[in-house]
This record gives sequence, structure tokens and C-alpha cells, in this order.
Amino acid sequence: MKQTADQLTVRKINTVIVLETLRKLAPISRAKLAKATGLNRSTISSIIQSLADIKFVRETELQLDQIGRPGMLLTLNPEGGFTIGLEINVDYVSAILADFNGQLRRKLYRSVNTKMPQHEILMTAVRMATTLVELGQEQKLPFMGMGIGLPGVTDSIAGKLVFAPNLGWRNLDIGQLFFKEFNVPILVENEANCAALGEYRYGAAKDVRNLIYLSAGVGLGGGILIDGEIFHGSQGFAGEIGHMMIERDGFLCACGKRGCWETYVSPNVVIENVRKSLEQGVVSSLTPLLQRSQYALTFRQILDAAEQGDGLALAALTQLGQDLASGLGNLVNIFNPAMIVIGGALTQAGHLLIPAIQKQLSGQVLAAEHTLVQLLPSQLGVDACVHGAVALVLDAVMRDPTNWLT
Amino acid sequence: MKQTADQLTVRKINTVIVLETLRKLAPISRAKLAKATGLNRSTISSIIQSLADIKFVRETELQLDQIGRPGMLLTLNPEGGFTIGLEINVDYVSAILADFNGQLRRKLYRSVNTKMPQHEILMTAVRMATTLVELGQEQKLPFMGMGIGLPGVTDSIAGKLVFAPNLGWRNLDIGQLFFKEFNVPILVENEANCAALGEYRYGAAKDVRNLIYLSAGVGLGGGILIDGEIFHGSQGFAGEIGHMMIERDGFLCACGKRGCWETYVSPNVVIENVRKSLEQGVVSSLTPLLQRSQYALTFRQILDAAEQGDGLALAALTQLGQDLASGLGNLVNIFNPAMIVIGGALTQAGHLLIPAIQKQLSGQVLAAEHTLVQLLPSQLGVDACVHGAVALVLDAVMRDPTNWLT
DNA sequence: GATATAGTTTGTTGCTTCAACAAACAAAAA
DNA sequence: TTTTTGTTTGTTGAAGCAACAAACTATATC
Repeated sequence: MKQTADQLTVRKINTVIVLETLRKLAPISRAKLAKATGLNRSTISSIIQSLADIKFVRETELQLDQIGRPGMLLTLNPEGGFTIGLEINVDYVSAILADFNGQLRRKLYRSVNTKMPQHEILMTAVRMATTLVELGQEQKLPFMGMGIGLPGVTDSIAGKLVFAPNLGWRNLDIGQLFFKEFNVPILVENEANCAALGEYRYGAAKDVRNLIYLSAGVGLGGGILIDGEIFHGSQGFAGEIGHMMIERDGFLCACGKRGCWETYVSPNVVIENVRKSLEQGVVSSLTPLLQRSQYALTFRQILDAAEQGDGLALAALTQLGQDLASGLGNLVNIFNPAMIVIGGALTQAGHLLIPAIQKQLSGQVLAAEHTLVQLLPSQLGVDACVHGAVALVLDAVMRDPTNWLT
Repeated sequence: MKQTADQLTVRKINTVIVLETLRKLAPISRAKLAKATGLNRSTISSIIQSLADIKFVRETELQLDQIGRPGMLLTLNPEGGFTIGLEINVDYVSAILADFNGQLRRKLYRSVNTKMPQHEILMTAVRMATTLVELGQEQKLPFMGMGIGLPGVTDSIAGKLVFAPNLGWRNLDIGQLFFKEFNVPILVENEANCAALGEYRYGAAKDVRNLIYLSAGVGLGGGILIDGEIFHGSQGFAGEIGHMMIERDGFLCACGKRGCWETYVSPNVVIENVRKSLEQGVVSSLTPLLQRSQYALTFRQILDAAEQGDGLALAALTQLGQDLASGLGNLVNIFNPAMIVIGGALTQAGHLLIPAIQKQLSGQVLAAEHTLVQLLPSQLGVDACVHGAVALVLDAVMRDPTNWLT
């Protein structure tokens, strides 16, 4: 049931608007904030005073060179607090310290692997987070919270990992575990959803509220933003776009079904197809690589060969573009997003794939002449998720800033 | 940009909550409203007074048989106003007059066909609406607005039909046309979205906030509710689930693509497949029907035959169930809805199809052991859309009741 | 010094909550 | 049957809070 409103509600709504306006337009004076928001100048003064008291906002300099009393410019205070964004994935743990503007201040990265026990990976993550927290606390900054991105189904309300097939983890109350360690709000989310949020707040999809993010790694995950919010579905299981079937009785997928989109477009599949062609004697500059060791062939190598004009590599990427377009056509028809961001391992091939996808896409999309959808490679790359984890925290703070008032 | 808040905002939010609570719990006293909402008893009294002044709420009777002062029970006033729900589809125009509770008071139905000029169909719709409006006005009820459902892409913000391929209409400012005629708010929406809303408010999906509605007619349309709101996408084109490709190089669709889901599951396709089998000499109780006229075969006849044990008909429906499950598996993985409602022409086969779909669905859905999704046939049937059109208006009134205060 | 703009202070308005009180009914006791 | 008690409902007036309008002060430019 919706929450009733009173004077505190009014103040909170207006404080959120002031923070959002500062986020977009800073540096800006009180008078211009009043104009931009429609609030009264005295109301703005009062709200700014409250925010300055908790150090979310600071004055910078007078705005000269105009007739009339110079306005004192205001910005969000990078030293208003710090957040930690954390990503635990199948072969690495990544963590960043970000300031109150969401700007990266420090990054840590550790390789792990799924042979390691869960406890060890979690301890690695806790240690990395502790290192960054200590760094933040050395600067006497308030620790506002931590966001955690995980490669599986998460219950973001309860702060739990439901299951992560690629990690082999199930039913983990990771929010509680980290809360006991750090005693700050812990926000838990799927890694592709985090990455989508990261690109929306700080990356390629800045301020694009209807967005699909493709996360190509072991599988093909997706993050979906609808009206600027992560889309979870009724139980939190939404967004499994890699397991959208695009061909009846198609390739067998690791999930047990046939014809899943990810069996056509994940980088591992591309590699496997190229390897098979080489084994069948197709002439290619990649042939010598196969003779050294079949496990050494990488997506990067295929991309490099394509860039040098290798026929097999180019054909593989063309096919990949077509296969991507098949599934993306479905997603555009169903979601009508304003933008699709290609992340994960496919980002590096964006400049070749995107033209190939676009060529096919208009034949897949209804009302293609009306439909506006941009395709872009990720701007944040492998850091998209941790930036999104930071955004989870900062968005929560911005959504309820009066919670922090003394 | 989000709207700033003031005293009027507080009043509006609380008034909406009171109306929503009355909608769910009426008849109820002021004291119990206070308990249910968390608002103070004097606030409730004040809000109820305002709503009684505009006749949205009325007192019914004292609640006796309990210790303490009897509370005066309150309900929403069915005579608070009336709305008109209208549906213009390829072969009929339907219109209903509904009271302030959304209850149907009168229904009109007219057959039309796509050979008729647009102007004639629109005039038919205007006349039907006028008849109902006069009926409502005879009872001295305020006319709150009209909702219109159309089989195509609509711009619900501008109140326009962008294009409707099955009607052959384009760029029609139908909201303005009806506004000039009736001078009340006109809400325009896609017919499948309307039907989804209708089932959510008054039908099979009562209060189910994450919902997919299948509308099987000439094609296969879909209505999607996310968190109780119609999902439009960034431009209003979302929800084209009939054109989700489920088979590469599959059947040629009327839209020009291949393998669209609607080429497997629309009733016309089922009929065509059965007819072909009969022509090939398959023994069936339907054979005599073919000899009379190939165009007379209807989905209803196939269904009746299946219910009488006809092997061909049963096989056709079994295949249909499997094909429905293929696409539905994708939709459940992507949207994680709580419920799927089967509407349109397939509703009548629901009792046979739903078991067949469910048998297949768990093999299509990831985390099937966790995923809870109900499948139900439409409860409102062909009236789902007009009830949804009514709900568009009443939801708008409920969303902004202070707009009606004197 | 005049003009224009920014920021602060004062007073008003409207909404909710709180506390107190009146009203109305059921239960218990005489 | 009448009276008293207890409980609940609904109303009234005061207090507190936030926003707004008006008035004033501060400050830079021309």
C-alpha cells in the first residue's frame, strides 16, 4: 500500500528534486535552482542549508560577469561521502571506491576461479572492500553504503543471491553477511542489471531511461531499465534474454533447452564455430594458432584477424551480427527501448558488429521507419557493473536524503 | 522533471489513498479507514467530507452489533459519475456505459468490416457513444470521460492512433475528434493493453500487477502490465509479442518477416493447418464441413471436434499448445510475470490449451522450480477491452481526484 | 548613484497530527 | 426496565511544519 503524505513528505520530495537538479546542472546558484525547479527562493535557501549542514552540497565561487548581485555557485560535494561498488564474477572480483558524485577514486581487481570455495572468494571480496573502506575512512568521509553485483538471480529486496549457476552458488544471504562486516546499507543486484544502471548513470546510455544492456560472458545476460528503473519482474527473475529461444530444436544450451539465443551469440560459441571451421581445413590466418593449442584461440584473436581482412574471421563476425540481430529484433519489438548497449566480451567487437546488426535489424523490427533505437558499445567496459553498484547506493541516498539529516 | 510538492500534493496523495482503500475495503467506517491508511481520524473526516461534497463517496448504514459507538459505513458512490468504454476493432465496434465503480450498466455492439470507409466506422462509434452518454446524462450523472481501445499502435500521451495495420488506418487524432464531440477527457490505448488492464481491474487478473495478456484475433497482440501500469516502451511501440520470432526462416508472416510467433498460434493458422490436413485426406469428423465450403471451417468447429475426441482436432490443439508454450516460455523468462491471461479467440479453447501449455512450459522456463506463473483464460472475454477502456478513465480520476473538487 | 539580481527575513496559508470532547452503542449491574 | 460504565466513533480547535509571497538587505555592474 502506498505511503500517506505529510509535511515530511513534501520536504523530502523537494529535497530530492533539488539534489537531482544539482546532479544535472551544477555548478548553479540558489536563484537559478529556484528557477529550474519552480520552488520559491526561500524554500531553496532552506533546503540548501539543510544539505550543506550534512555536507552533501558546498558553495564554490561567486558567479560574476553579469548585472545584479552575483550568485554563489553550488555543487554536490564529492567529499559528501563515499560508496563501494563490488562485483563478484566467475573469474574475477572487482571493487571500486567512488566519491559522492559517483566518480571513481580507487579500483581493486583480483582474479579468482570457480574451483575456489565460496568462502575463499567471499573473504577475498570482504578484504578488498575493507581495504577501500579504510581508504575512505582515512579521509574522514562518511561511508554511505555498498552495492554488490552478482552473476545470477538476486532478490534485491531481501539482499540475497537466489542462485548463480555459473558460480555454483545458491541461497546466499550476502547482504546480511556484508552488513555484519561493515554496518552500512548493502544493495544486492544482478551483474547485468548493475551494468545497465552503470551505463545509464555514468556511461554510454547517460539519462536514457529505456535501455537494454547485453552482457556477453560465459552466457548472455541482460539488464533492462524501464523508466530509469531496473526491471525485475514479479519475483526478480526477469531479464533472462540469453535464454530466449530463437530457433525451435536449435542448438542444445547448457540450461537444457534448445535454440537459446546465447547458443548463437556468446563469444565461446563464436570461438567454437571458428575452431571447427579451421579443423575442417578452411584457409585462414588463424590456422597456425590452432596448431599450437586449440584452447588458446580467443575472441580477441578472431577480432584481430577480421580487422586484418581474414575471410573466415569476417564471416564469423558477420554471422554473429546476424544472430545478434535476430534476438535484438525480438527485444526491440517487445520492449521498444531507446538504446541497446553491448557490453561484456562483445564490446571489443562493437565497431564491426554494430553495422552488421543495424543492417539486419530494420528487417526484424515492425514499424522500423518509426522506431528509434540506438546501438552503442559499452563505454564503461568491464567496470560497468561496479559503477552500477555504486549507482545503486547513491540512487538510494538521493531517493531518501532526509534520512541523512541530523 | 519530477513535480515539486506542496500542501496540495499532500492532500492529493492522501485523497488517492483513501479512494484506493475504499475501492478495496468498502463498506468501511471513517475510524477503520484511519486504521487501514495510518491517517489521523480527523484527516479522514476532512477528506471524506470533500469526497462526499463531490458525491464520490456516500454513507450507507451504521455498523451495529459491536461495542462502542457505531461507525457509519462508507462506500464509493456508483452514482458518482459515469464513463464510456469504447472499442473499435476490425469487425465490430463495442461500447459500454459504466458506473463509478466500473460496473457495466449498458452495452452496445455493432458489426462493421474493413471494407467500410473510416469515416463511417467513426460515425458509428460516435453515435453509439452518444446513445450511452445520453443515457448517463438522463440520470443526471457527471460524465467523467471516455476510453477508446484500438487494434494498433497508439500514442496514449497525445491521444492518437499512430497506425493500425488491420484497420488500414494511420495518423488519426481520434482523441481530438472525440473531445470535440463530447468535451470530456478521451483516453486512447491499444486494445490488448486495454484488455490487460480490464482483466487486472475487473477480471481474471484482479490485482495482479505483473501480467501478460494474449489477444488472439487476426494476429496475436499482447498487453503487458508492469507494476500495475501498462507498459509502452520509449515510444509507445512495445508489446508486439506476436512478432517475436521463434523460428529462424520459419513461416512467412503478414508483416514480412519469417518465423513470427503469431504464424504458429493465431486461430487462423490453426484453421489453415487443419484444412490442409483434411485436403490431404486425413480422416476426421471435420471432413464433411470441408466439402460444404472451405471458408466455413471455424476455430469453434475444431474445438468442438476436439472435445468429441476427433484425432485431427486434438492433434491440432496439442500442437497449438506446444507452439503457445514456445513463445510463452520466452515471455516468462524475459518478463517473469505473475500471470498470463489468454484472451481473444483462444479463450474458448482455454480449458484444453492451458493443460497442454503447462505441460510444456516448465521445460521452457529457467528456474522453473522457483517461478510462479498462473495461466488463466480471460474472464471478461470480448468485453475485456471495453472494461479496460473504462478503467483507463477511472484510474485517471482516482489518480487525480482533487482535480474534481469544487 | 542607479539598476538589476541574489539571498534572507517576516508573515500568511493550508495540511496533518494531537488532544480533548461530545455522541452513540453494548454490556453490566441494580 | 432503568441506570451506569466502558468503548468506540466522529468532531473541533490548537500546534507544528513547509511552502509561498512580500519586503528588505546585500552586492556587482554600468
